[in-house]
Amino acid sequence: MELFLQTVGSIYDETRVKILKFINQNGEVCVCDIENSFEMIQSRISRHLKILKEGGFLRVERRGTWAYYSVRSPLDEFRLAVLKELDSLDIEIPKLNKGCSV
Amino acid sequence: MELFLQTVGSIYDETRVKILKFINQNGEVCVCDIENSFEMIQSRISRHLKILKEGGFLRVERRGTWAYYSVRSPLDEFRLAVLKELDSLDIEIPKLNKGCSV
DNA sequence: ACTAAATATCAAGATATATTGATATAAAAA
DNA sequence: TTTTTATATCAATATATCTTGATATTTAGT
Repeated sequence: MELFLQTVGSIYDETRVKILKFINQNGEVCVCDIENSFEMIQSRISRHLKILKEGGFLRVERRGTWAYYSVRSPLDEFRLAVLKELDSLDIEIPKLNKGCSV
Repeated sequence: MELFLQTVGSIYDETRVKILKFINQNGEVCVCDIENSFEMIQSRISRHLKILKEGGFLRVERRGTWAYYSVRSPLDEFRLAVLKELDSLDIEIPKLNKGCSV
């Protein structure tokens, strides 16, 4: 139950829905890319990414100073259904706008 | 987006998850049955049923003084996936305990 | 019309979650 | 070792949601 609620809670937020759809569409991105694409402050992005990761949707890989987030794989049936639903929704997500200075 | 969040929000609560699973297992039940099975006060049950209905999972049919809730049909793919996931979860739900005085 | 039963709604307080700005951590470069 | 860049975490405030108890509504029976 607790895990289910954590999963569901992770997608019960407009910002997170957009971020998840964004990453699902663009593939692996680093935090500053998201920060730049969404024009949100870094702490806010970081928090939401953590929640999506703990919700089982995302994984991180650190390379150097950067943290690269991508959709976890393989995904179970339920989370796949969520992504499929998100894909079908008419949600405006920003264009990928690379943001890191290197 | 708004509709999606409403759907997701409706299952982002332990009580509602249990009620939804309960109705999905037992079929059509009236409010007082739920009230009696869950041993919760009526206003609380009523509120959660409303949220699940507005989340697109349940429908009501009034017959006399009674309100009978059941899983809406047909359900779209996403909500079906939710029910399937709930079904697979090891969640304790109470036994059906008929509660109306008639 | 009056009463009773079933259900829905409302108001108030309690709890959880989101946002922001500040600070901490961690890795790379100078 | 100091500085810089990227990211994470924390504290405070704002906002949303849940629970309860009281009240309103609806229908049936007398």
